[in-house]
Amino acid sequence: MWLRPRRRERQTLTLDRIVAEAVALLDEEGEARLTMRRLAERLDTGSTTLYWHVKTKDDVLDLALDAVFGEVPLPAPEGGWRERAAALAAAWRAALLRHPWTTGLLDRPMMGPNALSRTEFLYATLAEAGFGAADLPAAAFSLSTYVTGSATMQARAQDSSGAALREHLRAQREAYPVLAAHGLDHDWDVTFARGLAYLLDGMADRLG
Amino acid sequence: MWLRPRRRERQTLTLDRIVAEAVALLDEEGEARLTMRRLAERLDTGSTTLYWHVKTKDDVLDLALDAVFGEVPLPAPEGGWRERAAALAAAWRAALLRHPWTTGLLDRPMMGPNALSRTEFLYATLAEAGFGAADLPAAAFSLSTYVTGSATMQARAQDSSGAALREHLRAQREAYPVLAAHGLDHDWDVTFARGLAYLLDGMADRLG
DNA sequence: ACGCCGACCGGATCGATGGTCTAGTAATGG
DNA sequence: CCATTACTAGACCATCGATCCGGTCGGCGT
Repeated sequence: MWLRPRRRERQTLTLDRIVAEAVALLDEEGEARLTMRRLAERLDTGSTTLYWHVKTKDDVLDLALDAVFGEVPLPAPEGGWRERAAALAAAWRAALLRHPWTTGLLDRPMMGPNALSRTEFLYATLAEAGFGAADLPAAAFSLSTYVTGSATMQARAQDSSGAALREHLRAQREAYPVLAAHGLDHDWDVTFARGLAYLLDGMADRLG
Repeated sequence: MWLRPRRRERQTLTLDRIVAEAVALLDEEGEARLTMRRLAERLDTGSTTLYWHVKTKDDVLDLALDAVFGEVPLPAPEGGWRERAAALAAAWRAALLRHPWTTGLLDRPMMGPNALSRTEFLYATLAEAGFGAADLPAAAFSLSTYVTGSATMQARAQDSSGAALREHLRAQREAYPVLAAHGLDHDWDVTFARGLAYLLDGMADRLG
């Protein structure tokens, strides 16, 4: 009777709480350590309960990924198209790097509302800039590809495996001389900005 | 005696056979269905045997990924840097798209010999083209990022989830008007080539 | 006031998986 | 002929995603 466990104070478990906790868990321990049991434990509930709110574990990952996209602010609509595109790219990249586990989830359809609204903003910005139907997909696509691809490479280079790669490359420097000489020590922010400038320059050329 | 199972004709299991079979299995059924047991079964052996040749399942994936990189031919050293870079990018992309499961593995250190030699070729080509120390990492990095990122997006768009995304986008066309109008029907090869041209144009500008 | 229904929760459990322990067997070199 | 090395496999373990089934709680209609 009195021993019966205190009634759980109905802090009803919501999908939002689950997603927020999943993001926190992923930030702290990475994708490999996200299990439904561990997630449930952190939420002080049973693992099976999660399945009432969510159909599969993949749902949790999809939701967590889109939650990160929600952290990307849409740039103010003032300024030129180039500034806006660059600002969106920078913000997008920052969000991905803030949650490095996202780069492992980019190989899945990004059709959450936050992802789609950012993509729509990019398309709209470029369309307004004057890219016609023939160039719009290529322009938008190359920019988003560049952001996600570069974040993936940087995240990988900066975790523990990156150090191993650098060491291995230094040991094999005569097999890969140019790579070892120039690919090891560079500022990621600078490199990203420069590559983005290549891309935007080429796009600006196209606009004439 | 005679019932005793025929002595296995010692087609000794080699690492190469394991990797080749892993690639075949991944091609046919995708990453999710690659398990050590299934792989062993296809090789007509026990799952534990694989662990003599390989330390973990991740090793198998790393080896399979690098095997695909090995399919990328190094372009002939004749012609300008731009032709060579474009040829390498096209061949790299083709190999990734030929094995769509690779895009799910790009978030891991690509430090296999095949991957490194292709990267070295890219660096050497761009260094010879005249990119100095300040530009080399950005140039090589943006190109490889573009190849891997675009292959990822295309592979995702072309599997079953891609159709769902298109349908969802069409249903929500008033929420994402520009995206729905221009992002749905385009030729991937053309789009890739055009985005690559943006990038190469911008890089050529830099060379002056 | 009552009963009931749907939202919500969880213990026990299932099948599958990655990986290890241990015990082998085939071939090779001395 | 033996011993060492290369290689194979059965039994087994912990863990995971997911499901079954039986609950508990709050609010609504009557």
